[in-house]
Amino acid sequence: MLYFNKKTEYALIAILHMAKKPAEASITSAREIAEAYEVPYYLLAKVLQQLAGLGVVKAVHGTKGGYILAKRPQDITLADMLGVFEGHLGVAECFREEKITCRQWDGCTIKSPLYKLNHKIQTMLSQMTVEDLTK
Amino acid sequence: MLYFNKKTEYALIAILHMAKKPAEASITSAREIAEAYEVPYYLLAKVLQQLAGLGVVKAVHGTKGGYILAKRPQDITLADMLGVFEGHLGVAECFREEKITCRQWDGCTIKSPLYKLNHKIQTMLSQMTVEDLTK
DNA sequence: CTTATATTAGACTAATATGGTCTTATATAG
DNA sequence: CTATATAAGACCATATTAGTCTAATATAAG
Repeated sequence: MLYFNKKTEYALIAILHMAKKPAEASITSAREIAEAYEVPYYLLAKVLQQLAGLGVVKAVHGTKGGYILAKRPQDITLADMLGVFEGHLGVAECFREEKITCRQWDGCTIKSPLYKLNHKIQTMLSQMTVEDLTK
Repeated sequence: MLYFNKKTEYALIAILHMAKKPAEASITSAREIAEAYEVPYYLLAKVLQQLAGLGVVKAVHGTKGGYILAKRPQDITLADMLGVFEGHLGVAECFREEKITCRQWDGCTIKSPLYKLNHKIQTMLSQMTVEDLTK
């Protein structure tokens, strides 16, 4: 629990890599990143596709193609990233899923107090940006 | 990610249940809790065993046996609970495991910034007690 | 002493999530 | 036309999590 999965990590690594490049060399292929950090290529490709879908990077098709950062690092929050790669956030199922299957729901005594903790963590994650990670 | 597993939830439910009882009725069997909250009995039994091992509850063997809270709710932190039921805490493998197998370790760019986030979450969890959950 | 009922400890299975791979299709620079 | 890039989705291996069961031990009470 309380850990980022590999996709999230690879996404952060990729974005940081792109953010560091000078503007004139800004196009970056999945292969370049995969080799630089020993990230499994196919998996990274998936991650970048998802980032493209989110509008965080822009894809450039074809030979010499790759990706370009489409948002400024200070506009990408950790909460955004986690929201894509980890599914809905929330310390318990009842804060994540629309349809609740939890057998404890009715008489649950921890739902409400944990909601506060959950909110605190959420706030922390939505205030932390990729730019913060570079400092 | 960022969610408590079922064992942790069941542990919190169990402790809260015991904390609410008047002192003279303080002994509580695993079965009583399992039935009150529809928690799978065998799994809850395991959880209570672990709590006993941690010294949070004291086991009373035999007929009419059960468990008694051995620590005050204000002395049991969420970090304690998570430490038992979720293994080592940490948003990334490199904050959890002794032996690092991560391929990115050497050139990793996210290790250090995530360490700070990790520390913040840890602090939050070690400051929140079971007593806080009852309020 | 016997019995009923409780915890203890461990093996075990089932279900789910995660990490990783591969294939086919499409786009485009040269 | 060809080489090389992303796009999309199927697919598999493994690890983790949730849940179950059995045998052993402890003990209150008849």
